[in-house]
Amino acid sequence: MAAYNHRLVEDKWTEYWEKHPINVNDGKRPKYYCLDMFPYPSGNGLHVGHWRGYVISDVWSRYMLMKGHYVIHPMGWDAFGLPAENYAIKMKVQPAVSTADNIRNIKKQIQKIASIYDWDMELNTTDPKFFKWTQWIFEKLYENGLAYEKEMPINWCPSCKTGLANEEVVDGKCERCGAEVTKKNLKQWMLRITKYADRLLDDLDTLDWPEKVKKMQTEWIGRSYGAEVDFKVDGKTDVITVYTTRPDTLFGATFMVLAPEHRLSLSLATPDRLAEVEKYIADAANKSNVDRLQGKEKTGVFTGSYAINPMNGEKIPIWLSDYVLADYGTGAIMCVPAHDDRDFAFAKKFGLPIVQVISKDGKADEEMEEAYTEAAGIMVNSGEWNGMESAELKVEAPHIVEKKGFGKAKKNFKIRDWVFSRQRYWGEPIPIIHCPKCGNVLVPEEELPLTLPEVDRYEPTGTGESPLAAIESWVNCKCPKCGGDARRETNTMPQWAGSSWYFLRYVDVNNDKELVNREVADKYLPVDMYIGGVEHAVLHLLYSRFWTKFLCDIGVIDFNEPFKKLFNQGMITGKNGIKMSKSKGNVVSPDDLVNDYGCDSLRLYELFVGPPELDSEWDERGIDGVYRFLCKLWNLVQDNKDKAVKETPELLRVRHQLIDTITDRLESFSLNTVISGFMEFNNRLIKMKDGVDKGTLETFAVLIAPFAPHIAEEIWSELGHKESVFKEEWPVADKEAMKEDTKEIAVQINGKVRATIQISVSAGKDEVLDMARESVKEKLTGNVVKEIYVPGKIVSFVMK
RNA sequence: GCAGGUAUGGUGGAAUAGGCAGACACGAGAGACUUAAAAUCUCUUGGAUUUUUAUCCGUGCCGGUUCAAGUCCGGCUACCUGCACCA
Repeated sequence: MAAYNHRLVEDKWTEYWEKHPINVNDGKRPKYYCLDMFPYPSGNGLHVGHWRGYVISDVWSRYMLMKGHYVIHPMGWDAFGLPAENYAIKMKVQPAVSTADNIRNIKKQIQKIASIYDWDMELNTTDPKFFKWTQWIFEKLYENGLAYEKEMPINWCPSCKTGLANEEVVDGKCERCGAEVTKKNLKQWMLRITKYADRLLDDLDTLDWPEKVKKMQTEWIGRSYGAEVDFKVDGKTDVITVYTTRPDTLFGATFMVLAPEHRLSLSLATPDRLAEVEKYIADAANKSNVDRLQGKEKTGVFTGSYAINPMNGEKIPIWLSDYVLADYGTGAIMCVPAHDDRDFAFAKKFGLPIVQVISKDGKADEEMEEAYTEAAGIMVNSGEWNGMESAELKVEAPHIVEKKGFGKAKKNFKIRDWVFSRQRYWGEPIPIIHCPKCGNVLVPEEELPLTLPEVDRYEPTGTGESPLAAIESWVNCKCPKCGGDARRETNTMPQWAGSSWYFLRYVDVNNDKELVNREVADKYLPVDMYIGGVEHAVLHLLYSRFWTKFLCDIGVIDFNEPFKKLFNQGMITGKNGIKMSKSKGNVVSPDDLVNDYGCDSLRLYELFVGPPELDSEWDERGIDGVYRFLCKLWNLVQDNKDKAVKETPELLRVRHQLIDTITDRLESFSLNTVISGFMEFNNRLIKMKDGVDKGTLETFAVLIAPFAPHIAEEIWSELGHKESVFKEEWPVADKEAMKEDTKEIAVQINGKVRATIQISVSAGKDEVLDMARESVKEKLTGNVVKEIYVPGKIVSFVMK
């Protein structure tokens, strides 16, 4: 008997599948779109962690295939952007060259996974045929008033030398390189994602996504309801509008704080306070984001001016402090120290009055130790509102304020518009022409794609200008409107542009007339299952949802959510949970493992290593276990294939239990226990004294096919089949055939197991209790006060 | 600070819906085969006491509900992730 030779078997079936594709669109099967988050083609190649997500999505795709679907399972390359460009700079080559090289290498590595990718659909975001449509979408956004130019202080990474979106700043640092982000005043292209904030939030409810991701997006969008309230400045005509979510606490507003950047902050300073105020404003401007966030101790300065509390007419001092954000709400707040922790800390530090307006029992406390921040209690010290329920008042107050004429109900969002310009070379050029006469003019659609010029120097300049600005021959052009001299926009799009819509393109990848044909889109989109890491929870996944909604609004597609179901696989880490990286020297390459153990073994081990949604440490030795399992399975088939073993009720029972177990665990995405299930049943079958029948072996081959496709095909063909095992339908367990005649149950006395008994499944309660009593009769010495029988589970005696 | 997650043998991890904790695998130990080793096969493998038999303890910690708790409830601790002055 020949031992299992994975190289021979795997080579054979790789070749077979090339000639006989198993996933073909016959136009009859319903579609199922299972998508991987496409990789950026890094120069480092794949490690075993990258394999995991791809294996999971391929298992799921093959399962869907066997369940009768035509599976759309494409792969492509997210090749624009900083990582690709930084790599090119390091290697001192053109990004176009290094990117093409990297794609070639990574594609080879990915093909070793043996996924059923349809390479006819392959796409690449840096391909002009692709990014023509990325630019086209920008033009549509512009035409619809959703892309606009604005000069403002934006997040600037001094190391990457480019502006960043809010979403790309993590803990005040650049998401890419970790450098501390500063502010820089730049004229930027912005996308009005805030206009979609409500829909982006509300539609989360319709998605089958991990709660964690929905929650992260919810918090990122950060909707709150409250009111804008006008405060007159005492002795002046100025009015300061504040945003508050707690207008019910208006009577407790004892001072007011403006962001140092507020337009009135300097003019409010009285002559005696001017020098100090000027200094405070200047200092705040010089503080970096990180400094401003880390300063736990509140700082501030009194302007010398007062505002009038519109509810009670009292004069309250106006302060400046950098704990108030200039770009949220109105950049000014009313402060209710009794009911807000931050205001409380500020009031304590600067000796400002604290007036309680909500109390638990309707009586104000003598002195407050800390702010009472809950919105439940009885109003006190609040004039006409005294005695009201604060929770109810909180809802009413915006409308009361509105009626009284000094405010209005208002909702606010934390999300900011998307900073869309990058001062880098390796991205899609923004298709805008700046004409001195006509202003901003779009590059005419027929001139798209607007390609990048070939350049000698593409390093970032750091001046806030893209390297493209130095290419005079490219920058200088004619205005499409008036024909006069004009200049091209020299900023490029961020890395996220291409990935915000690529999933729409796979199904119509060669269309040069449209982004995607509407009929094709209606038939094959949207994505049914999207698999990738959780790191894109707010970035890519939010941007994609935004663009999908927009494209739906303008009629390109007919659905407004791109990904129905989302699965985030956990990371594979090195020892002690340390992220695999070249610099840590703990990267495990799949290539050697495939060579030594085979693709099937590595696929199984990627799943067996732990629950797919959790991070798992890679333990090199564990792969021996799955390899042994495959060898044992192989031997089982070799031992039995020519024996013509009779199909017994016992074998039939095992077979259907196997179908049931595997299907159940697969459906619930418990892929690690699917593998252990295979091992368990394999061990059971090996122990069958009279051998295993052909039908059971066939079932085993069919069930394991999505996981270990090569050996499954080989076994299937050894059992005498001419066609691929993937032509088989996924089997359904026969619940009747699965049933056991007898069952072992435990007998407990006072909660401790004292015996186990074999009962007939059909046995009645009295019969079982008799058997149970008999089995523990020596121990059942006391007074039995209670007898419990949970059918098919357990017998429990309570003895006194 | 706020929100979410996790905690089970030497290790990775199992355990529908409260019903025999430790499946499956790694590692370790013993044995068979072998001149020998590797591979393979068989057995053992949570801890303690015990000759056998058996008993007790055991799922981060403290308490509760229940005939019965890894699982439910209340209160903690540690680690991980996300957000972090958003008024």
